[in-house]
Amino acid sequence: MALRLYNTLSGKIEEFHPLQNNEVRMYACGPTVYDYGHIGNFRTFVAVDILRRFLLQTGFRVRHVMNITDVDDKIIRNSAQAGLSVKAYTAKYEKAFLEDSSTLNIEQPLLARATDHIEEMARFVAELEKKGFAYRTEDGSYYFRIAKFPSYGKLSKKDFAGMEDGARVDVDEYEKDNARDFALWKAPKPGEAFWESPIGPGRPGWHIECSAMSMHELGETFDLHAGGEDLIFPHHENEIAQSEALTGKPFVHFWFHARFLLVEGEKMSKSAGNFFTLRDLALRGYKPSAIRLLLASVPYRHQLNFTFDGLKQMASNVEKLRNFQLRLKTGQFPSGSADSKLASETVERMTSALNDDLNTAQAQAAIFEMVRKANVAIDNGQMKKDDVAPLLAALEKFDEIFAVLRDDDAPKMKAILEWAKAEGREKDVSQELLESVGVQSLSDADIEAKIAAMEAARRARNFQASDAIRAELTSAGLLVEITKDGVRWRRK
RNA sequence: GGCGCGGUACCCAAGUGGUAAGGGAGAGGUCUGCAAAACCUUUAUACGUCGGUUCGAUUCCGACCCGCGCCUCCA
Repeated sequence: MALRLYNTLSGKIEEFHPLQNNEVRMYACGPTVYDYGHIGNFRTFVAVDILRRFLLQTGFRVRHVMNITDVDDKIIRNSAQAGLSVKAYTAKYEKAFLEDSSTLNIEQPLLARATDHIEEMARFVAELEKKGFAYRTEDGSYYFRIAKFPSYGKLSKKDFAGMEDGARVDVDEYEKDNARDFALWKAPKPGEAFWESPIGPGRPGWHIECSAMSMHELGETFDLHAGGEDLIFPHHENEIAQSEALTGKPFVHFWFHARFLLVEGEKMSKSAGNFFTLRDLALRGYKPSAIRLLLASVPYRHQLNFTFDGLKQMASNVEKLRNFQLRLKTGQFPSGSADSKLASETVERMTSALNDDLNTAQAQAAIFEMVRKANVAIDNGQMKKDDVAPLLAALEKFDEIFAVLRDDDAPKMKAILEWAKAEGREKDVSQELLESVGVQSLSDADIEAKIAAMEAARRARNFQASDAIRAELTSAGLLVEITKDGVRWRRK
């Protein structure tokens, strides 16, 4: 069965096949590094990560490039205000973005920084001018002439045929031939940062960087281009226009767009007070694994309502999966096999759910059903030794996509705690975060020693002593379970 | 105004032309020295409202109400 994906360009779900051999060449619009990434940004990046991971799991090789926009109007403005160079200003937020991505177990694509490719962008613009698709204005800026590109609007399904010229001309863009013409290259205004180039001093327009860098890394026509839904217009529409004007070839086969999320049922905005960065949530004590699972739990084309209640639910889900994995790994089971089909059927269900336009909700339903059935088998003594490995493998298969099983929340939260201290944000640190991090102060050896003491007390039927040790470990953030196979523990 | 998406139980959320996945939460129970974990039972005569097509619609069509997105370099 092949992967079926919604393609914004055709407006339909289509079978996805790479253009060349077995390699998928994909480009994802990355962050503009002028501030910390918020939870909406990361919904998109997690969606792309899931796509990437599933393509890999399916057996494709993936060449995945993502841009870092480290020059734009906002950056120039903010860095000037901060009294920093553009480079120094963006470096901080680029680093934060990469850290946050890794906190969410987002696999890192090949990165392409806009400021490392200024030369190519200038050449791109010069070439467009030569072909008559671009014109220079008096101040030295360059614009794309959309009247020369008849299929303009094909991605966003907009009809510009009857568009009035100059209907809404911005004050500082009075030189454009048509209000819809967009900037390819911006001449510097006094005091602004700029780059020297063959087409004169200035800085690239926003859209040109993605066209120039994606074609540079992936070729003139490649498989898939991803981003948030807001980028459909104008950003991706403009990329298509520039790129296809330059090459005369189709730019991208599949356009993949992730839907925006809501926060507590409302559009996220700073003024509504529901604007959260990833770090804000961590400071409140929410674990990265729960955040990732929530972001991944609703299929990417659906609006996701991001709530704190949902976050708590997802934390329970993560616990349930990790508990189950631990139960399988530590349990003693009689030899033989009782049920050879549960694991394989689950894998099949997950795969076909993901093949169906990445239906992550159904994939999760499949794994939870497996967990319940297997738990029943364990409870009833029906679980056999040979059934364990396939079930663990099915969990791993799930985790190759969702990446929430590994118990690595505590060190990540510790890093965020340290960041908060360095940034003077101690007042935002919650009790929950401190507790999560507190587990770190106990080494495995410490814990094992305490567990041993607890077991000894239990054998002596000194329950008061054993309960005291257990209470201590529990309050340090451990899950401690007494089972017939002995005491089992893990960090929560 | 133009184009597009969605409204499913207490909450989150799949899905189908023939009568509703999964998770969380609540209640009761099993197990247990007590816990924890796990499991069982239970919680939508019903899928925004009103019409239509159909033997039959939550699923198709139309209207309306509500939420959301793009049309302004916000993922």
